[in-house]
Amino acid sequence: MPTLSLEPPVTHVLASGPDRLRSSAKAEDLERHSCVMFLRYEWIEDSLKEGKLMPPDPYRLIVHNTSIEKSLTSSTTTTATVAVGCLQMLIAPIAGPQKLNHKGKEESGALGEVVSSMIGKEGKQKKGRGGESDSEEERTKEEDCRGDILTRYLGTTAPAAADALEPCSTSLNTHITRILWELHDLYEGVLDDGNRALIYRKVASEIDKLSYKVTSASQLDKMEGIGQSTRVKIKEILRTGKLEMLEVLLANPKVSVLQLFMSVWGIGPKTATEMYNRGYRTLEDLKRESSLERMPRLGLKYYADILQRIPRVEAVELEKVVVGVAKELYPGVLAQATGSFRRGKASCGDIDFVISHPDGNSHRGLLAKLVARLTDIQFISDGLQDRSRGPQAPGHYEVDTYMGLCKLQGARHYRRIDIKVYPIRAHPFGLLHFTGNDIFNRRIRELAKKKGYKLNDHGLFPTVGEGQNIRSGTESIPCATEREILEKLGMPYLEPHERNW
DNA sequence: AGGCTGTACTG
DNA sequence: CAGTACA
DNA sequence: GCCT
Repeated sequence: MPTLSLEPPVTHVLASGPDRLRSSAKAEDLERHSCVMFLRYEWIEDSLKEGKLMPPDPYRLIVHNTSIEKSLTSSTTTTATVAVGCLQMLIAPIAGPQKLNHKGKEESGALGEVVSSMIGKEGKQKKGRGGESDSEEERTKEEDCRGDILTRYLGTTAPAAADALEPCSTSLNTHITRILWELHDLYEGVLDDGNRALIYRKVASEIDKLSYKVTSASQLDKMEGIGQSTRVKIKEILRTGKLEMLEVLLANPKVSVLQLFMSVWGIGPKTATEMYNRGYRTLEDLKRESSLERMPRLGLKYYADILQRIPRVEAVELEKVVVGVAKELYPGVLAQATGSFRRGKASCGDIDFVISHPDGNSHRGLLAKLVARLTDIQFISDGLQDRSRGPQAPGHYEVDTYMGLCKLQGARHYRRIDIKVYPIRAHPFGLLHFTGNDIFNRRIRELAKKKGYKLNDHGLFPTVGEGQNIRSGTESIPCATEREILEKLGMPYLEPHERNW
């Protein structure tokens, strides 16, 4: 992998978020011992805007895991003073957008994103789910597609250089995991196989955690979740430093286009492929397509903003606005930001709110009023859901959802915001669900299933009946807190920051 | 061979 | 229903 | 692609 020199004349390393730096003992040392500062990219934006170098402390990225919030809000530290006369951005080689997508919604924040946005390329941000196959014709079976792609592209054309961006990882094994993470991204995206993506995610993250450098595949023998196929790939990586299959995939221009399209909010593998087949190749092309629905339209309209991560300091302000307005309208309301924000991340892809009211009644119609008020004060700009039919009361759950865009007064970027309103009995379940992360959720749901329950964001439902008639009861086991839910599952309580699985 | 978490909204 | 999204 |  490309090694990044942090020697002079490099003085500043800019990133959109610290998550890639977060296993950060080593990064902290780096900052202490070399004359390099790790800063949020807003530092340079502000510096350019002001025409002078801004003080670095409010923009610092190096934080201690145990005191993320404190570190980020503190502006009084005066640690390293560096030579700032020569502003040298650290720009790693970028071969194309597909090289930048090492980031999930919240695992992200690597340099690539920033660098790409600053040099005017289209950075990539992964979205939830996968991609369509890269095959020329549509197939009816996904299996066929994948098999086809893999055999068709394996060892055919010459690969392009695959210098992935992994500059600030503290992992000793990025020579391996860089490639596994790319496979994860591809399977979650273009290759449209979330289950396989999950395998690569798990293996990559396990290997990244190792405290030694892997030089032989046999060192991974006792690691769970590595099977024949992955082992063979790792051997090839160790032998040649690359993976032919990946090189070939990444060299395919269609892959890049599909990934670009899927980086738009509301465009998944099917739509991306459809647009590709219609001959579109750029985002500008897409804007001309009239058939696109509301979500991708807004995704395109706010494309650049949505790609930007939300620094924690800003998320704090966003939370103040929503919680403040909610309390103003409904005294006693329970309202808080959840998602990666609640898990203590130093930057978030979007901001999620879970709201309820202890009086057991006020949740009805709350969301409509709240959204109306937030729109009035010009906080909410666009709704990604059609609320014209008024608040829905889906089934007997009475959960109400809003997804949209918002902006702080005077802020630089529009931000993705989700608001969910629950009846009070479901509130702890909603909180648990929307705090995540997704892996954690899947694990506890799996556990619930094994114990004869179904867990979702409305409740914990005993499974009743047998054989063909197996189904879930309609009455949830009551739980007043997240702790109670986990206890019912036989799990110890985990603080939100301990749910970053 | 079949599971892999579970749900809501849109058109 | 298929597609996309949310954690 | 791994696990059962």
